[in-house]
Amino acid sequence: MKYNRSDTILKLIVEYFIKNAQPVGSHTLIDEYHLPYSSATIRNEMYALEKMGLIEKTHSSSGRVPSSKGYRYYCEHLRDKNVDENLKNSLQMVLEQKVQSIEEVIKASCEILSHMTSLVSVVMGSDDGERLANIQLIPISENTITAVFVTDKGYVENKTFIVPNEIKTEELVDCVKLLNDRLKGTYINELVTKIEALKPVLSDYVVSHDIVYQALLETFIRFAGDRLSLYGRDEIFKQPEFKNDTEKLEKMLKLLNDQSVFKEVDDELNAIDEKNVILKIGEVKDNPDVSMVTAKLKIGDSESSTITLLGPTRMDYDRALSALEYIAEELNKYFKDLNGGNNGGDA
Amino acid sequence: MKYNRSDTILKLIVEYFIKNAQPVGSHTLIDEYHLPYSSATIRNEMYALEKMGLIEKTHSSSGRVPSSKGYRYYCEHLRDKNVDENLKNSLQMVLEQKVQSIEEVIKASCEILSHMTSLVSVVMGSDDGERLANIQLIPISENTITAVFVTDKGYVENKTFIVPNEIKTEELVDCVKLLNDRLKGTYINELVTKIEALKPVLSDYVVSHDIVYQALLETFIRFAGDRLSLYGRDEIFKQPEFKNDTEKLEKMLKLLNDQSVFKEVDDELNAIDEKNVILKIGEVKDNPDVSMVTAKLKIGDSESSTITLLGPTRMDYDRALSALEYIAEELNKYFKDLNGGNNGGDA
DNA sequence: AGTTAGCACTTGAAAACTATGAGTGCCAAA
DNA sequence: TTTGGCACTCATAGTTTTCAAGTGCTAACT
Repeated sequence: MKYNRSDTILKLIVEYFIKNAQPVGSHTLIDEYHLPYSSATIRNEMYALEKMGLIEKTHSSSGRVPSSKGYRYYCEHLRDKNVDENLKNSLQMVLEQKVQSIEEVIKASCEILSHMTSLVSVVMGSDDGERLANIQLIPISENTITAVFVTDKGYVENKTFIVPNEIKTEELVDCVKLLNDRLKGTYINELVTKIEALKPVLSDYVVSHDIVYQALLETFIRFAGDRLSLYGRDEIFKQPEFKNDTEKLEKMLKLLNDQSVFKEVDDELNAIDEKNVILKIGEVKDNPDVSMVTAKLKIGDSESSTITLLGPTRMDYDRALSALEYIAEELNKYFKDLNGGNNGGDA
Repeated sequence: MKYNRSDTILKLIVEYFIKNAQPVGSHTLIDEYHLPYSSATIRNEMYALEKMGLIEKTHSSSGRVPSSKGYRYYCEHLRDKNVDENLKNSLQMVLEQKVQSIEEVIKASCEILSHMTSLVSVVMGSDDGERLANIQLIPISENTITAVFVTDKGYVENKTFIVPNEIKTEELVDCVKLLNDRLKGTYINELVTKIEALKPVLSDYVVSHDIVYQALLETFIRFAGDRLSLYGRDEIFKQPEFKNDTEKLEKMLKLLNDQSVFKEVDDELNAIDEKNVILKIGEVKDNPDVSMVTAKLKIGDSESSTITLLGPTRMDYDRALSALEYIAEELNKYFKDLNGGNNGGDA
């Protein structure tokens, strides 16, 4: 594709800076890309680009650096959009494997994604509208019981309790039956209320009803909210901006454990239906050094999962966007196919 | 307790350096602690301590810094061993709570530990001699099934599979029964062999036996080994040695995810029975900047769990050791009491 | 014999200074 | 509209200087 001179120069500035992490001067640009213009001409164009807010100077006589706006313009109009063949091949190899769990497919895909882009991948599964699907109480020794809770999105939470008295197996079976009958299908944010109402009934079924009640209460109060899985965390250490600045590194690492970051983007994605990818450039929680690219992930019935690439503001947006879009699309196709086109509805 | 002059000086050097992260000179020592000796005397003593390998110089005219040997001598002979009252109170508050899961007790304890010492806490549960206790297959939508595996140490692993055909509930019940009958009690490192032998039997019970077989195989091949839980990871960022040096920070962060580090210490603890605490001073995976303190944790039947404090070589060993020993002892007492003194054997 | 005052010497860290070179903006000529 | 030329700017790297905090050693002191 052919761009006008101004766009060409912006494209090259962005690409040079992404590659070298160094402000770009008029002369450097000509040397590097053998442009058929004089440095003065480039300087005039740069001046114009700066006035438009697409590039900036770090100090009065420095070369130029792309601004957030510049990066965004680059992503929307100038990037090449080619998907790495290695990425395609690697992903296909993963997806061709016969029977696999969702967890393994996601893990393998993210590892490819991180490796190919040198960015951290984060998958978030939200608990929006999530319901309890099953409760199991499993005796694992004479006086320990592991409780397992499964939601309708396949999320599993477990706690192990030490119970002073020996509990009879039959009693346990009754208890599990009761809990499943009464609690299956309950929205997880309503669990605490539901279990409180169940308190009197419990005592009819279970001798040590008080312990069971307390245990369930504790579990439901702290039932995990949104879930994050990180992959390729160590890629951060490869980025020069974090390698030389512990402050920035610390901020970045703390972002990776902050559920709200991903939750917010997820909400944004759900609000605007036609949008499949969201770009945050130097505006992640007021952190000017970090950018992220997020795509929707449709696994089974669950609509609000996301997959995100996170890295320095000077990330390779072309690579990141192309790779992410490709993988998200392929995964969504893969999970849809496995579902046999049968969408179980949202009931 | 009264120490001889040489020991007193070593003790003060260690404590000053731990507090200030600055090499200690003869003059500083006198100023800080109002010692009744001249600087020349101190210098003579320091010279002797250096010859014994307990302290070192960073360059020919610098003050002294404790060596690994010096820290070890300090830990074994000179430290005060007083346990912070706040720590005691906080822990008691946690343990007094009525019904709690093991996970919550450990989490709360480690958070106290980390907060009080400014170090990272790591709890490892080893899979030594671990057996499968229970398998559940839970349908969560028309064509997804979540498999839940519980071991006799209360460890839970889960995978969600998308199955193309609708599976009948009764078939699933049969399958779960078969799997539990045949696999319960199997050592987890023998699961793969066991499931291979089970292949022909499966086809008699389940229509889609191939899928079930593949799914189980995949799960058992990657059945998680040792388990790590981290608490207070952000405490690292407070330590000046890591705050100013990204190299060291990176190495440290990578150690935190390296199971083998904790596995090795666990083996060491199990080899020598009378030892309850192991000190690694600047010798964690050849990393001179990191030290760790590890104690045995006895939860239920499981003997080989450990709790570790990890931080810079210049950590406050007195605080760390006192806190760790106290918490480990209290937790072991707590779990033993809850068990009613009834040790369920190793069957 | 152990302790101390005194002194010459060493060194890293910080401050002050000095290039250097990659960059800009602007103007006048092509 | 483009370009060569030029004066000016500023961060970075390198050098030098200064300084404070140390040491080791020796001779005198208790």
